Amino acid sequence: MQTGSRIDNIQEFTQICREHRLKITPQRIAIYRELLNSDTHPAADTIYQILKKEYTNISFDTVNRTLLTFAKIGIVEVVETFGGAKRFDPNVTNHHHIHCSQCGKILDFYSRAYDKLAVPDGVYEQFQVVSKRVILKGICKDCRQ
Amino acid sequence: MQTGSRIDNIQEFTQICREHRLKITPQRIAIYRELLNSDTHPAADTIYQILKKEYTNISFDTVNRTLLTFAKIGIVEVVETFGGAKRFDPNVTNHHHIHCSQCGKILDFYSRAYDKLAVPDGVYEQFQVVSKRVILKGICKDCRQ
DNA sequence: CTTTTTGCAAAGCGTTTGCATTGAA
DNA sequence: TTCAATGCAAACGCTTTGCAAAAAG
Repeated sequence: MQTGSRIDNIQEFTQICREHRLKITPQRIAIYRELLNSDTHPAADTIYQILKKEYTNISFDTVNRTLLTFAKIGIVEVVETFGGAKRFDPNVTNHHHIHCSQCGKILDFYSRAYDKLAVPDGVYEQFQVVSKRVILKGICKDCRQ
Repeated sequence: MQTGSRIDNIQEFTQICREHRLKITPQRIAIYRELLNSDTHPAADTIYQILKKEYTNISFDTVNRTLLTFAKIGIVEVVETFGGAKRFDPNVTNHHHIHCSQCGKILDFYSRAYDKLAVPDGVYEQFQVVSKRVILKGICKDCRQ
C-alpha cells in the first residue's frame, strides 16, 4: 500500500533532492511550490502557464521534465486520467480521488473505511499489489452552478 | 452508481445501435466484437492492428471515432490511465480495475465489499457522485516471470 | 435517394529527445 | 572546474478535423 508522507515545506523538499543527488535550482523549487499551492492536480502546462508570468525565461520542457523527475524519485505521483495530459499530485500519502467530469478538476479526499479495504483473494493470486485507490466521478458544486 | 448490463452478443449490440439511430456497418460490428474478445482494455490502435489483418481497408480513424461514438452512447467506457493512449472497456457493469505497472495491462475484478462502499459525507456535499471504482496497481504474474 | 459513415490527409495537442549553453556545487 | 540542468528546436505519438467518396437504410 502507499507509504511515505506529504512534504509540506521547501526545506524538506531540498533535503530530499540532496538525498537523490538532484541539484536544487530555482525552477525546481518554483515548480514544487506551485504543485503544493494547487489542490486540483495540475498538468505540466498549467504549472508552466503560472510560472512563466513570474520567471519569463522558464521553458515548458523544464517544467515537464522536472515533474517526471519528481515522479521518479517518488515525491509526486502521476494520477489517473481519462485521456488528455498527465496530471501530477504532490500528495503521496494514502488518499482517494474524485474527478469532476465537467471541468476535469481532481480533488483529494480521505476515508478510513476506504483505506481499510482488503485486496480480494482472487487478485492476490494474480498480482503483487502495490497501491490501492478509490476513484469517484461526478459533477462538482461549481459546475452545477 | 453504475447501471446497465454487459452486452454479450452482437444482436443486442445492433439493437442498441438502432435505438441510437447509428447505422450498423461491418466496421462497427468488428470493432465491438474485438472489444468483447479482449480482456485487457485495448487502445484504439491495438484494435486497429488486429482488424487490419482481416479488413485490409479499415482505417485507424474509423476505429478511433467508432470507439468514441460507443463511449458517447454508453456501451463502452473510457477507463482511467496514467498517460498514453485512451483505453476502452465494453464492460459497463459494476466492477473494479487492476493495472500492471510493468506491461500496462488492465484487468477487471469483482468485489461485493468494494461495491458496497458508501460515499463519504464530505464528498456528498461537494459532488453529485456518478460512479465509483477501486483502482489497484501492481505487478502481474507474467511480469514477475 | 438521403444521410451517415468511411478513409485519407492534414492539423492539433502532448510528450520526448538531442544538443549547445548555463548554472549549481 | 565539473557535471547536471536548462532552454530551444525538432521529432514523435496520440487525437481530432475537414472533406470527397462510399455505403446503409
